[in-house]
Amino acid sequence: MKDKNIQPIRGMSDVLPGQTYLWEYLEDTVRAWLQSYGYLNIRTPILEKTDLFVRSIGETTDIVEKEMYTFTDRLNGESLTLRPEGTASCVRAVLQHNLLYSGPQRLYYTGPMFRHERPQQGRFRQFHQVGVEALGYPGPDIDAEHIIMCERLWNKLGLTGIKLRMNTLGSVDCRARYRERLKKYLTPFGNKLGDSVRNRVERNPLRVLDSKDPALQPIIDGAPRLLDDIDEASRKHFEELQATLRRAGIAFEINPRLVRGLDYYNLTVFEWMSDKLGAQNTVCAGGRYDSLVEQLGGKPAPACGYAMGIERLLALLQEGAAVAQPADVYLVHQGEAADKFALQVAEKLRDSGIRVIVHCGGGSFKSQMKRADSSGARFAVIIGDDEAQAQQASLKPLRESGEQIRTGITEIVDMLRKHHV
RNA sequence: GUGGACGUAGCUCAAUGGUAGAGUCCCGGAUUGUGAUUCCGGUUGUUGUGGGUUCGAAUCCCAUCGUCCACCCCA
Repeated sequence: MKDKNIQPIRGMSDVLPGQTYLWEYLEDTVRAWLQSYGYLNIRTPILEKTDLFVRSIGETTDIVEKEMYTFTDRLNGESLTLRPEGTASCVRAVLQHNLLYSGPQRLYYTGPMFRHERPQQGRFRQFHQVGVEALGYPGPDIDAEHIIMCERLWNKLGLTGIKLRMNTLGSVDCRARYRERLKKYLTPFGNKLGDSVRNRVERNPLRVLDSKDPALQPIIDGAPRLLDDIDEASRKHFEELQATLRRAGIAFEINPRLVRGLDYYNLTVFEWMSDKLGAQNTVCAGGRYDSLVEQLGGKPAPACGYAMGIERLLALLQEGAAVAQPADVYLVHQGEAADKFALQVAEKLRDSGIRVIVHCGGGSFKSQMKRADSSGARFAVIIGDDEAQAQQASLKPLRESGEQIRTGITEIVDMLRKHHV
């Protein structure tokens, strides 16, 4: 059964009803939270021209070098890629439709992303992100807004143990200068570094800084620090951000080695990490990308944003953070007249906002009652021929004590209302 | 991409190289129109797949697919 049937693709999983209520809870909470900060939803295609990601994320990043689902469109030979992240598409769409013409934009998106990595805890080939982007805002005030709003979300969701780490990469020029300096420093260590690391020194030296390889630690510790040689404007930006966060009572740690995996970042970068997730412990990360808009062909515009991993947030939700919402009423019916009447009753109950499952498929009262019970509904409404004859129904509580009562339909609606259904 | 652990009923798991089992779930019944508890009865498998060793393989070997965890990397 497992081999003969078609299996899902490795690292891509079905989310079943036993889990989806948690997803829906999270999605609802997140949407309300985003709206409370005035962010507007944007939806872009999942598939884009490969070049969009290569140009925005960076040719020498792991994502572009080995993790993208890229294929050729058979019909016209174009190279297409399933989006590995959302920022590039979002910026592309903003440029396409000149959204910045009418001023800065606060946007968000949610949906699946795709990276061809080996799956493990907290890492999937299809995973889901909520992304938040603010375009056209230059100052550290928006950086601070992003971080403060994250903290609010963790509180709303009841998540604990999530810590903030920040760094600044300086301006684009500053970052480029530092890159060369770092390269100069690292190159002499060539032999000590493995091939892969040496390659990285050549192509993307900043990535060496956040390596976990213990052998590299002494070398990394001795490396020049970007923070020590940052231009005045960048320093001021970072300091203002810190001051705002302190006023908001948000704890953070500055980690000079924090470098993000995507090339487009500059100035502020940050990362929220959990202590409960195993090796993949980043639940949310982002920063500023002031050059990306121009890089993708737009008029220069500052921007910053971040993304969080839905699966990782779900893994942190406390047991019982949300409960599945069963129907209020399971409607049991038997007999020709009862079957017809039951449908009318069900619609009437729904008119009053009551959630009703109508039993389908016939069967004895006993078997129908079993279904009623296992559906989780709080009440059974029972209609046999006797009730149908009298245009009545019987209401039986399934989760609490109380007698079964036979009465008219409007009375049943009233009684259900009294029970806060 | 590299490494380690693991694949037995829908689910959770047993079974020294000797007939593949339990719990749960599901279905039916316990005075004919009433659930979850209790009691009785019943169904459930190409032991992931393909080879090999053996008189005999769920068990040992090889390959393959998949899952999990870690490396790497990241949300």
